[in-house]
Amino acid sequence: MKRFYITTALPYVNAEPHIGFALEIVQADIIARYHKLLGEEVIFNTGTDEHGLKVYLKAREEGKDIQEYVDENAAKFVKLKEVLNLDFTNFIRTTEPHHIAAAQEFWRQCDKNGDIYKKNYRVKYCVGCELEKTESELVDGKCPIHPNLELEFIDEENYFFRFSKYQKPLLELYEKYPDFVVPAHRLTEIRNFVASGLQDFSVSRLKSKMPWGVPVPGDESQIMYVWFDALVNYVSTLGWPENEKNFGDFWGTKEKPNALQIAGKDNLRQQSAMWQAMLLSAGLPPSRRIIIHGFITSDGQKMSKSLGKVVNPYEIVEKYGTDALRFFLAHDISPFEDSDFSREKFKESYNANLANGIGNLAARVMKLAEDNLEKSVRPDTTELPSEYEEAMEKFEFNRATVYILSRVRAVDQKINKKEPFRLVKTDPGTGKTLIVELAKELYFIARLLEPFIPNTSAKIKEAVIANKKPENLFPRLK
RNA sequence: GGCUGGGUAGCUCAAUGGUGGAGCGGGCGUUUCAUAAGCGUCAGGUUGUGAGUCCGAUUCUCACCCCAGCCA
Repeated sequence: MKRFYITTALPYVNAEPHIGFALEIVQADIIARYHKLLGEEVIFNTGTDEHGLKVYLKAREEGKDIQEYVDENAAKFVKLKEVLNLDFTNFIRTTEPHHIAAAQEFWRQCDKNGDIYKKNYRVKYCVGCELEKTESELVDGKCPIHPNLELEFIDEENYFFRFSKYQKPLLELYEKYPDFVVPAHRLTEIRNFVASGLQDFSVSRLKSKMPWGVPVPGDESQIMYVWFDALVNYVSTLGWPENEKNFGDFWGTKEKPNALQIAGKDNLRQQSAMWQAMLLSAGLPPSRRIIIHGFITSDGQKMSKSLGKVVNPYEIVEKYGTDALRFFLAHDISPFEDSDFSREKFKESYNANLANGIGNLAARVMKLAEDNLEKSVRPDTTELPSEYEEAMEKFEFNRATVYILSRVRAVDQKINKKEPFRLVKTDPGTGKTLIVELAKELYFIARLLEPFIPNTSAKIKEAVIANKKPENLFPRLK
Protein backbone atom coordinates (compact mmCIF):
# COMPACT_ATOMS: atom_id res chain seq x y z
CA MET A 1 0.00 0.00 0.00
CA LYS A 2 1.29 3.44 -0.86
CA ARG A 3 2.20 5.53 2.15
CA PHE A 4 1.65 9.21 2.35
CA TYR A 5 2.99 11.69 4.85
CA ILE A 6 1.99 15.30 5.21
CA THR A 7 2.71 17.77 7.94
CA THR A 8 1.81 21.35 8.67
CA ALA A 9 4.32 23.67 10.26
CA LEU A 10 3.87 23.77 13.99
CA PRO A 11 2.25 26.98 15.19
CA TYR A 12 3.51 28.66 18.32
CA VAL A 13 1.37 27.62 21.16
CA ASN A 14 0.96 31.04 22.71
CA ALA A 15 -1.31 32.62 20.11
CA GLU A 16 -4.95 31.87 19.45
CA PRO A 17 -5.45 29.71 16.36
CA HIS A 18 -6.11 32.24 13.60
CA ILE A 19 -7.53 32.02 10.13
CA GLY A 20 -4.08 31.78 8.55
CA PHE A 21 -3.31 28.59 10.36
CA ALA A 22 -6.84 27.37 9.73
CA LEU A 23 -6.08 27.75 6.03
CA GLU A 24 -2.88 25.76 6.32
CA ILE A 25 -4.33 22.94 8.32
CA VAL A 26 -7.49 22.71 6.21
CA GLN A 27 -5.36 22.55 3.06
CA ALA A 28 -3.32 19.79 4.66
CA ASP A 29 -6.52 18.03 5.66
CA ILE A 30 -7.88 18.24 2.12
CA ILE A 31 -4.68 16.72 0.77
CA ALA A 32 -4.65 14.01 3.44
CA ARG A 33 -8.29 13.11 2.80
CA TYR A 34 -7.69 13.04 -0.92
CA HIS A 35 -4.89 10.54 -0.47
CA LYS A 36 -7.14 8.42 1.71
CA LEU A 37 -9.71 8.56 -1.03
CA LEU A 38 -7.01 7.14 -3.31
CA GLY A 39 -6.63 4.28 -0.87
CA GLU A 40 -3.25 5.26 0.55
CA GLU A 41 -2.10 4.87 4.12
CA VAL A 42 -1.83 8.40 5.45
CA ILE A 43 -0.01 10.03 8.31
CA PHE A 44 -1.07 13.61 8.76
CA ASN A 45 0.94 15.45 11.38
CA THR A 46 0.36 18.73 13.15
CA GLY A 47 0.92 19.95 16.68
CA THR A 48 2.29 22.80 18.70
CA ASP A 49 5.67 24.43 19.11
CA GLU A 50 5.92 25.02 22.83
CA HIS A 51 9.44 26.17 23.60
CA GLY A 52 11.24 29.46 23.30
CA LEU A 53 11.51 32.87 24.78
CA LYS A 54 8.11 34.00 23.64
CA VAL A 55 6.29 31.24 25.47
CA TYR A 56 8.53 31.66 28.49
CA LEU A 57 7.85 35.39 28.77
CA LYS A 58 4.15 35.09 28.09
CA ALA A 59 3.61 32.47 30.77
CA ARG A 60 5.55 34.55 33.25
CA GLU A 61 3.59 37.62 32.29
CA GLU A 62 0.38 35.78 33.03
CA GLY A 63 1.86 34.47 36.24
CA LYS A 64 1.39 30.86 35.25
CA ASP A 65 3.42 27.74 35.57
CA ILE A 66 4.93 27.28 32.13
CA GLN A 67 3.90 23.70 31.55
CA GLU A 68 0.42 24.52 32.72
CA TYR A 69 0.34 27.49 30.38
CA VAL A 70 1.37 25.46 27.33
CA ASP A 71 -1.04 22.67 28.25
CA GLU A 72 -3.92 25.11 28.29
CA ASN A 73 -2.94 26.62 24.99
CA ALA A 74 -2.16 23.38 23.24
CA ALA A 75 -5.71 22.30 24.05
CA LYS A 76 -7.01 25.15 21.90
CA PHE A 77 -5.17 23.73 18.92
CA VAL A 78 -6.29 20.19 19.61
CA LYS A 79 -9.81 21.56 19.58
CA LEU A 80 -9.36 22.58 15.95
CA LYS A 81 -9.76 18.93 15.11
CA GLU A 82 -13.39 19.12 16.01
CA VAL A 83 -14.05 22.71 14.96
CA LEU A 84 -12.58 22.28 11.49
CA ASN A 85 -13.35 18.57 11.23
CA LEU A 86 -9.74 17.61 10.71
CA ASP A 87 -8.52 14.11 10.17
CA PHE A 88 -4.96 14.44 11.43
CA THR A 89 -3.41 11.27 12.80
CA ASN A 90 -0.60 12.81 14.83
CA PHE A 91 -0.57 15.78 17.12
CA ILE A 92 2.90 16.40 18.41
CA ARG A 93 3.81 18.74 21.21
CA THR A 94 7.44 19.74 21.38
CA THR A 95 7.42 19.44 25.16
CA GLU A 96 6.79 15.69 24.94
CA PRO A 97 9.62 13.58 26.35
CA HIS A 98 10.02 11.59 23.16
CA HIS A 99 10.33 14.71 21.06
CA ILE A 100 12.87 16.18 23.43
CA ALA A 101 14.95 13.03 23.26
CA ALA A 102 14.69 13.02 19.47
CA ALA A 103 15.76 16.66 19.22
CA GLN A 104 18.80 15.84 21.35
CA GLU A 105 19.68 12.87 19.20
CA PHE A 106 19.32 15.03 16.11
CA TRP A 107 21.72 17.53 17.65
CA ARG A 108 24.22 14.76 18.39
CA GLN A 109 24.10 13.62 14.78
CA CYS A 110 24.77 17.13 13.48
CA ASP A 111 27.49 17.54 16.07
CA LYS A 112 29.05 14.24 15.09
CA ASN A 113 29.28 15.48 11.54
CA GLY A 114 31.15 18.53 12.70
CA ASP A 115 28.35 20.97 11.98
CA ILE A 116 27.97 22.45 15.43
CA TYR A 117 30.51 24.78 16.97
CA LYS A 118 30.66 27.51 19.59
CA LYS A 119 31.07 31.18 18.90
CA ASN A 120 30.18 34.56 20.28
CA TYR A 121 26.76 35.73 19.24
CA ARG A 122 25.72 39.35 19.10
CA VAL A 123 22.45 40.19 17.51
CA LYS A 124 19.15 41.93 17.78
CA TYR A 125 16.40 39.43 18.26
CA CYS A 126 12.65 39.67 17.83
CA VAL A 127 10.85 37.55 20.38
CA GLY A 128 7.65 37.81 18.36
CA CYS A 129 9.23 36.07 15.37
CA GLU A 130 11.74 34.12 17.44
CA LEU A 131 14.22 35.21 14.78
CA GLU A 132 17.23 37.43 14.68
CA LYS A 133 16.92 40.66 12.80
CA THR A 134 19.51 42.56 10.81
CA GLU A 135 19.46 46.35 10.80
CA SER A 136 18.10 46.39 7.26
CA GLU A 137 15.05 44.41 8.29
CA LEU A 138 14.05 46.88 10.95
CA VAL A 139 11.59 49.69 10.57
CA ASP A 140 12.16 52.56 12.99
CA GLY A 141 14.43 50.29 14.95
CA LYS A 142 11.70 47.72 15.46
CA CYS A 143 10.57 44.51 13.88
CA PRO A 144 8.00 45.44 11.23
CA ILE A 145 5.88 42.42 12.08
CA HIS A 146 5.93 43.08 15.81
CA PRO A 147 6.34 46.85 16.22
CA ASN A 148 4.84 46.61 19.68
CA LEU A 149 7.75 44.53 20.99
CA GLU A 150 11.15 45.75 22.03
CA LEU A 151 14.02 43.89 20.38
CA GLU A 152 16.23 41.78 22.59
CA PHE A 153 19.97 42.30 22.44
CA ILE A 154 21.79 39.03 22.60
CA ASP A 155 25.50 38.99 23.34
CA GLU A 156 26.66 35.58 24.50
CA GLU A 157 28.55 32.43 23.63
CA ASN A 158 26.29 30.09 21.67
CA TYR A 159 26.44 27.05 19.51
CA PHE A 160 26.21 27.58 15.78
CA PHE A 161 25.11 25.35 12.97
CA ARG A 162 27.24 25.23 9.82
CA PHE A 163 24.52 26.33 7.47
CA SER A 164 27.14 27.74 5.10
CA LYS A 165 28.47 24.25 4.45
CA TYR A 166 25.17 23.27 2.85
CA GLN A 167 24.89 25.87 0.15
CA LYS A 168 25.89 23.48 -2.61
CA PRO A 169 23.93 20.46 -1.37
CA LEU A 170 20.84 22.62 -1.06
CA LEU A 171 21.22 23.97 -4.58
CA GLU A 172 21.64 20.40 -5.79
CA LEU A 173 18.51 19.40 -3.97
CA TYR A 174 16.55 22.18 -5.69
CA GLU A 175 18.09 21.14 -8.97
CA LYS A 176 17.14 17.52 -8.49
CA TYR A 177 13.53 18.24 -7.63
CA PRO A 178 12.22 21.14 -9.68
CA ASP A 179 8.96 20.90 -7.77
CA PHE A 180 10.69 20.80 -4.40
CA VAL A 181 8.91 23.99 -3.50
CA VAL A 182 5.52 24.86 -4.98
CA PRO A 183 4.62 27.30 -6.37
CA ALA A 184 7.68 27.52 -8.60
CA HIS A 185 8.43 31.15 -7.93
CA ARG A 186 8.96 30.33 -4.27
CA LEU A 187 11.62 27.85 -5.31
CA THR A 188 13.26 30.61 -7.32
CA GLU A 189 13.11 32.79 -4.27
CA ILE A 190 14.77 30.31 -1.96
CA ARG A 191 17.29 29.29 -4.61
CA ASN A 192 18.34 32.91 -5.01
CA PHE A 193 18.63 33.23 -1.29
CA VAL A 194 20.78 30.16 -0.92
CA ALA A 195 22.88 31.06 -3.96
CA SER A 196 23.62 34.46 -2.49
CA GLY A 197 25.49 32.84 0.36
CA LEU A 198 24.54 31.35 3.70
CA GLN A 199 25.53 32.38 7.17
CA ASP A 200 25.77 29.91 10.00
CA PHE A 201 22.98 30.41 12.44
CA SER A 202 22.89 30.19 16.18
CA VAL A 203 21.21 27.09 17.54
CA SER A 204 21.36 27.61 21.27
CA ARG A 205 20.79 30.12 24.05
CA LEU A 206 22.21 30.55 27.49
CA LYS A 207 20.07 28.60 29.90
CA SER A 208 20.45 31.30 32.50
CA LYS A 209 18.61 33.71 30.21
CA MET A 210 16.23 31.31 28.51
CA PRO A 211 15.58 28.12 30.43
CA TRP A 212 12.46 26.97 28.56
CA GLY A 213 13.61 24.54 25.93
CA VAL A 214 15.50 21.38 25.14
CA PRO A 215 18.84 21.05 26.94
CA VAL A 216 21.85 20.89 24.66
CA PRO A 217 23.38 17.42 25.01
CA GLY A 218 26.59 17.63 26.93
CA ASP A 219 26.33 21.25 27.92
CA GLU A 220 24.08 22.07 30.82
CA SER A 221 24.53 25.79 30.40
CA GLN A 222 22.83 25.86 26.98
CA ILE A 223 19.32 25.36 25.67
CA MET A 224 18.50 24.60 22.05
CA TYR A 225 17.24 27.41 19.88
CA VAL A 226 13.51 26.90 19.53
CA TRP A 227 13.58 26.52 15.74
CA PHE A 228 16.17 23.78 15.91
CA ASP A 229 14.12 21.80 18.33
CA ALA A 230 10.77 22.48 16.71
CA LEU A 231 11.74 21.48 13.18
CA VAL A 232 12.75 18.07 14.40
CA ASN A 233 9.07 17.35 15.14
CA TYR A 234 8.51 16.33 11.53
CA VAL A 235 10.62 13.27 12.10
CA SER A 236 10.16 12.72 15.83
CA THR A 237 6.43 12.39 15.24
CA LEU A 238 7.20 9.33 13.13
CA GLY A 239 9.05 7.71 15.97
CA TRP A 240 12.52 8.70 14.82
CA PRO A 241 15.17 7.73 15.81
CA GLU A 242 14.18 4.35 17.25
CA ASN A 243 11.27 3.45 14.97
CA GLU A 244 13.27 3.14 11.77
CA LYS A 245 10.60 1.19 9.96
CA ASN A 246 7.87 3.74 10.42
CA PHE A 247 10.29 6.55 9.68
CA GLY A 248 11.50 4.96 6.47
CA ASP A 249 8.00 4.08 5.35
CA PHE A 250 6.64 7.57 5.68
CA TRP A 251 9.55 9.99 5.62
CA GLY A 252 11.10 8.00 2.82
CA THR A 253 14.69 7.36 1.88
CA LYS A 254 17.49 9.41 0.35
CA GLU A 255 16.72 7.83 -2.99
CA LYS A 256 13.00 8.27 -2.58
CA PRO A 257 12.04 11.01 -0.18
CA ASN A 258 8.35 10.97 0.61
CA ALA A 259 7.48 13.78 2.99
CA LEU A 260 5.15 16.58 2.00
CA GLN A 261 5.23 19.74 4.06
CA ILE A 262 2.96 22.72 3.98
CA ALA A 263 3.85 26.11 5.39
CA GLY A 264 3.19 29.79 4.98
CA LYS A 265 5.35 32.06 2.87
CA ASP A 266 6.94 33.46 6.01
CA ASN A 267 8.28 29.96 6.65
CA LEU A 268 9.94 29.43 3.29
CA ARG A 269 13.49 29.80 4.51
CA GLN A 270 13.11 27.75 7.65
CA GLN A 271 11.41 24.84 5.93
CA SER A 272 13.08 24.68 2.54
CA ALA A 273 16.60 25.72 3.50
CA MET A 274 17.40 25.57 7.23
CA TRP A 275 15.50 22.39 7.92
CA GLN A 276 16.77 20.70 4.80
CA ALA A 277 20.36 21.54 5.74
CA MET A 278 19.73 20.13 9.19
CA LEU A 279 18.42 16.90 7.66
CA LEU A 280 21.46 16.64 5.42
CA SER A 281 23.71 17.24 8.38
CA ALA A 282 22.01 14.56 10.44
CA GLY A 283 22.33 12.15 7.54
CA LEU A 284 18.58 11.89 6.98
CA PRO A 285 16.61 12.06 3.73
CA PRO A 286 15.30 15.49 2.74
CA SER A 287 11.65 16.36 2.47
CA ARG A 288 10.18 15.66 -0.92
CA ARG A 289 8.04 18.71 -1.44
CA ILE A 290 7.09 21.87 0.36
CA ILE A 291 3.90 23.71 -0.42
CA ILE A 292 3.98 27.39 0.36
CA HIS A 293 0.67 29.15 0.86
CA GLY A 294 -0.04 32.85 1.07
CA PHE A 295 -1.71 34.95 3.70
CA ILE A 296 -5.34 35.80 4.17
CA THR A 297 -6.03 39.49 4.22
CA SER A 298 -9.13 40.98 5.73
CA ASP A 299 -11.09 43.43 3.64
CA GLY A 300 -7.97 44.02 1.63
CA GLN A 301 -5.78 44.80 4.61
CA LYS A 302 -3.09 42.83 6.29
CA MET A 303 -4.56 41.17 9.31
CA SER A 304 -3.39 42.84 12.43
CA LYS A 305 -4.64 42.74 15.93
CA SER A 306 -3.90 46.40 16.48
CA LEU A 307 -6.21 47.31 13.61
CA GLY A 308 -8.85 44.90 14.80
CA LYS A 309 -8.78 43.23 11.41
CA VAL A 310 -8.67 39.67 12.56
CA VAL A 311 -10.85 36.94 11.19
CA ASN A 312 -11.65 34.43 13.85
CA PRO A 313 -12.19 30.92 12.48
CA TYR A 314 -14.16 29.82 15.53
CA GLU A 315 -16.61 32.61 15.01
CA ILE A 316 -17.09 31.80 11.33
CA VAL A 317 -17.64 28.14 12.11
CA GLU A 318 -20.10 28.90 14.85
CA LYS A 319 -22.09 31.16 12.60
CA TYR A 320 -21.94 29.35 9.28
CA GLY A 321 -20.66 25.87 9.99
CA THR A 322 -17.43 24.00 9.48
CA ASP A 323 -18.06 23.00 5.90
CA ALA A 324 -18.95 26.53 4.89
CA LEU A 325 -15.56 27.72 6.09
CA ARG A 326 -13.71 24.77 4.61
CA PHE A 327 -15.36 25.32 1.26
CA PHE A 328 -14.53 28.99 1.25
CA LEU A 329 -10.89 28.29 2.09
CA ALA A 330 -10.67 25.84 -0.78
CA HIS A 331 -12.72 27.65 -3.41
CA ASP A 332 -12.22 31.33 -2.75
CA ILE A 333 -8.74 31.51 -1.27
CA SER A 334 -5.85 31.03 -3.65
CA PRO A 335 -3.81 28.00 -2.66
CA PHE A 336 -0.56 29.90 -3.12
CA GLU A 337 -1.10 33.65 -3.16
CA ASP A 338 -2.49 36.15 -0.73
CA SER A 339 -6.26 36.33 -0.83
CA ASP A 340 -8.89 38.44 0.78
CA PHE A 341 -11.53 37.39 3.24
CA SER A 342 -14.61 39.51 3.73
CA ARG A 343 -18.07 38.79 5.03
CA GLU A 344 -19.58 39.90 1.74
CA LYS A 345 -17.41 37.56 -0.27
CA PHE A 346 -18.04 34.76 2.14
CA LYS A 347 -21.79 35.15 1.92
CA GLU A 348 -21.76 35.56 -1.83
CA SER A 349 -19.76 32.40 -2.28
CA TYR A 350 -21.84 30.52 0.26
CA ASN A 351 -25.15 31.38 -1.38
CA ALA A 352 -24.00 30.83 -4.94
CA ASN A 353 -22.09 27.60 -4.43
CA LEU A 354 -23.37 25.90 -1.31
CA ALA A 355 -26.98 27.02 -0.89
CA ASN A 356 -28.05 27.46 -4.50
CA GLY A 357 -25.59 24.96 -5.88
CA ILE A 358 -24.77 21.88 -3.86
CA GLY A 359 -27.45 22.15 -1.17
CA ASN A 360 -30.27 22.86 -3.55
CA LEU A 361 -29.23 20.14 -5.96
CA ALA A 362 -29.20 17.58 -3.17
CA ALA A 363 -32.69 18.70 -2.13
CA ARG A 364 -34.22 18.64 -5.60
CA VAL A 365 -32.72 15.31 -6.61
CA MET A 366 -33.50 13.55 -3.35
CA LYS A 367 -37.05 14.86 -3.26
CA LEU A 368 -37.59 13.33 -6.68
CA ALA A 369 -35.95 10.11 -5.56
CA GLU A 370 -37.80 9.85 -2.27
CA ASP A 371 -41.17 10.45 -3.90
CA ASN A 372 -40.71 8.28 -6.96
CA LEU A 373 -38.29 5.44 -6.29
CA GLU A 374 -39.38 2.36 -4.40
CA LYS A 375 -35.89 1.39 -3.36
CA SER A 376 -32.67 3.29 -2.92
CA VAL A 377 -30.05 3.62 -5.59
CA ARG A 378 -26.86 1.60 -5.53
CA PRO A 379 -24.17 4.08 -6.41
CA ASP A 380 -21.38 3.23 -8.85
CA THR A 381 -17.79 3.58 -7.82
CA THR A 382 -16.44 5.05 -10.98
CA GLU A 383 -12.97 6.50 -11.35
CA LEU A 384 -12.20 10.02 -10.35
CA PRO A 385 -12.25 12.43 -13.30
CA SER A 386 -8.82 13.36 -14.61
CA GLU A 387 -9.57 17.06 -14.41
CA TYR A 388 -10.24 16.69 -10.72
CA GLU A 389 -7.21 14.50 -10.13
CA GLU A 390 -4.89 16.87 -11.95
CA ALA A 391 -6.07 19.81 -9.91
CA MET A 392 -5.67 17.84 -6.68
CA GLU A 393 -2.19 16.61 -7.57
CA LYS A 394 -1.15 20.22 -8.08
CA PHE A 395 -2.88 21.33 -4.90
CA GLU A 396 -5.11 23.62 -6.93
CA PHE A 397 -8.09 23.32 -4.64
CA ASN A 398 -9.85 26.24 -6.22
CA ARG A 399 -9.71 24.58 -9.62
CA ALA A 400 -10.89 21.28 -8.18
CA THR A 401 -13.90 22.85 -6.50
CA VAL A 402 -14.73 24.84 -9.61
CA TYR A 403 -14.75 21.54 -11.45
CA ILE A 404 -17.14 20.01 -8.92
CA LEU A 405 -19.43 23.00 -9.27
CA SER A 406 -19.45 22.51 -13.01
CA ARG A 407 -20.73 18.99 -12.40
CA VAL A 408 -23.42 20.39 -10.13
CA ARG A 409 -24.46 22.79 -12.88
CA ALA A 410 -24.53 19.98 -15.40
CA VAL A 411 -26.98 18.00 -13.28
CA ASP A 412 -29.14 21.08 -12.77
CA GLN A 413 -29.20 21.61 -16.51
CA LYS A 414 -30.09 18.01 -17.11
CA ILE A 415 -33.04 18.24 -14.75
CA ASN A 416 -34.33 21.37 -16.46
CA LYS A 417 -33.91 19.88 -19.88
CA LYS A 418 -35.30 16.39 -19.27
CA GLU A 419 -37.94 17.37 -16.73
CA PRO A 420 -38.08 14.18 -14.63
CA PHE A 421 -40.82 15.71 -12.47
CA ARG A 422 -43.04 15.75 -15.55
CA LEU A 423 -41.82 12.49 -17.06
CA VAL A 424 -42.72 10.62 -13.91
CA LYS A 425 -46.37 11.39 -14.64
CA THR A 426 -46.37 10.85 -18.40
CA ASP A 427 -43.83 8.04 -18.69
CA PRO A 428 -43.05 6.62 -15.23
CA GLY A 429 -40.55 4.05 -16.49
CA THR A 430 -38.32 6.55 -18.26
CA GLY A 431 -38.84 9.05 -15.49
CA LYS A 432 -37.67 6.66 -12.80
CA THR A 433 -34.66 5.57 -14.80
CA LEU A 434 -33.73 9.19 -15.15
CA ILE A 435 -34.09 9.82 -11.43
CA VAL A 436 -31.87 6.86 -10.68
CA GLU A 437 -29.26 8.42 -12.95
CA LEU A 438 -29.57 11.73 -11.18
CA ALA A 439 -29.17 10.16 -7.76
CA LYS A 440 -26.04 8.39 -8.92
CA GLU A 441 -24.65 11.62 -10.25
CA LEU A 442 -25.41 13.31 -6.97
CA TYR A 443 -23.58 10.57 -5.14
CA PHE A 444 -20.65 10.98 -7.44
CA ILE A 445 -20.51 14.69 -6.65
CA ALA A 446 -20.58 13.83 -2.97
CA ARG A 447 -17.53 11.63 -3.46
CA LEU A 448 -15.63 14.44 -5.12
CA LEU A 449 -16.59 16.71 -2.25
CA GLU A 450 -15.28 14.38 0.40
CA PRO A 451 -11.83 15.93 0.88
CA PHE A 452 -13.30 19.41 0.99
CA ILE A 453 -16.50 19.17 2.98
CA PRO A 454 -16.49 15.68 4.49
CA ASN A 455 -19.55 16.23 6.65
CA THR A 456 -21.77 17.36 3.83
CA SER A 457 -20.36 14.68 1.60
CA ALA A 458 -21.35 12.04 4.13
CA LYS A 459 -24.84 13.51 4.54
CA ILE A 460 -25.45 13.43 0.81
CA LYS A 461 -24.20 9.87 0.48
CA GLU A 462 -26.38 8.77 3.38
CA ALA A 463 -29.37 10.46 1.80
CA VAL A 464 -28.84 8.61 -1.47
CA ILE A 465 -28.37 5.29 0.29
CA ALA A 466 -31.45 5.85 2.47
CA ASN A 467 -33.41 7.26 -0.47
CA LYS A 468 -34.46 10.18 1.67
CA LYS A 469 -34.34 13.90 1.09
CA PRO A 470 -31.75 15.33 3.51
CA GLU A 471 -32.28 18.20 5.90
CA ASN A 472 -31.48 21.61 4.50
CA LEU A 473 -27.72 21.34 4.04
CA PHE A 474 -26.92 25.00 3.57
CA PRO A 475 -29.72 27.41 4.44
CA ARG A 476 -29.55 30.45 2.25
CA LEU A 477 -28.02 33.51 3.92
CA LYS A 478 -29.82 36.81 3.80
C1' G B 1 19.22 49.53 -5.87
C1' G B 2 19.00 43.95 -7.56
C1' C B 3 15.75 39.77 -8.31
C1' U B 4 10.80 37.27 -8.68
C1' G B 5 5.62 37.42 -9.56
C1' G B 6 1.66 40.46 -11.11
C1' G B 7 -1.25 44.81 -13.44
C1' U B 8 -7.39 41.88 -18.49
C1' A B 9 -15.31 43.23 -17.66
C1' G B 10 -17.99 46.00 -10.74
C1' C B 11 -15.36 41.50 -8.08
C1' U B 12 -12.18 36.84 -8.49
C1' C B 13 -9.46 35.05 -12.26
C1' A B 14 -8.52 32.32 -17.40
C1' A B 15 -6.61 32.68 -22.52
C1' U B 16 -4.21 33.34 -27.36
C1' G B 17 0.55 36.44 -32.63
C1' G B 18 -4.89 37.18 -36.14
C1' U B 19 -10.91 41.34 -35.07
C1' G B 20 -10.74 39.52 -26.01
C1' G B 21 -13.31 34.40 -22.15
C1' A B 22 -15.50 31.97 -17.40
C1' G B 23 -17.66 32.22 -12.55
C1' C B 24 -19.86 35.67 -9.10
C1' G B 25 -22.70 40.16 -8.73
C1' G B 26 -26.39 43.07 -11.78
C1' G B 27 -30.68 43.43 -15.89
C1' C B 28 -34.38 40.65 -18.61
C1' G B 29 -37.21 36.10 -19.74
C1' U B 30 -38.92 31.34 -18.01
C1' U B 31 -39.91 26.39 -15.39
C1' U B 32 -41.78 24.16 -10.65
C1' C B 33 -38.64 18.70 -8.70
C1' A B 34 -35.86 22.14 -5.25
C1' U B 35 -33.38 26.27 -0.11
C1' A B 36 -38.12 32.80 -3.94
C1' A B 37 -33.40 27.94 -5.44
C1' G B 38 -32.91 26.14 -11.08
C1' C B 39 -32.59 27.03 -16.37
C1' G B 40 -32.06 30.52 -20.58
C1' U B 41 -30.32 35.21 -22.06
C1' C B 42 -27.77 40.12 -21.73
C1' A B 43 -21.37 41.84 -20.28
C1' G B 44 -19.73 46.07 -25.65
C1' G B 45 -13.90 46.11 -21.03
C1' U B 46 -8.65 51.80 -25.46
C1' U B 47 -6.25 43.65 -21.83
C1' G B 48 -1.15 49.64 -16.54
C1' U B 49 1.58 53.79 -19.90
C1' G B 50 4.68 54.90 -24.13
C1' A B 51 7.47 53.03 -28.11
C1' G B 52 9.40 48.99 -31.32
C1' U B 53 9.23 44.15 -34.30
C1' C B 54 5.43 42.15 -37.54
C1' C B 55 0.78 42.14 -42.82
C1' G B 56 -1.30 42.03 -37.72
C1' A B 57 -0.01 42.10 -30.46
C1' U B 58 -3.59 41.82 -25.32
C1' U B 59 -0.14 37.70 -26.21
C1' C B 60 7.12 39.01 -28.61
C1' U B 61 11.08 43.19 -27.49
C1' C B 62 12.48 47.77 -24.89
C1' A B 63 11.55 51.80 -21.54
C1' C B 64 8.53 53.65 -17.80
C1' C B 65 4.52 53.63 -13.85
C1' C B 66 1.92 50.93 -9.99
C1' C B 67 1.14 46.55 -6.53
C1' A B 68 3.05 42.21 -3.72
C1' G B 69 7.23 39.42 -2.13
C1' C B 70 12.54 38.19 -1.52
C1' C B 71 17.41 40.17 -1.12
C1' A B 72 21.16 44.19 -0.30
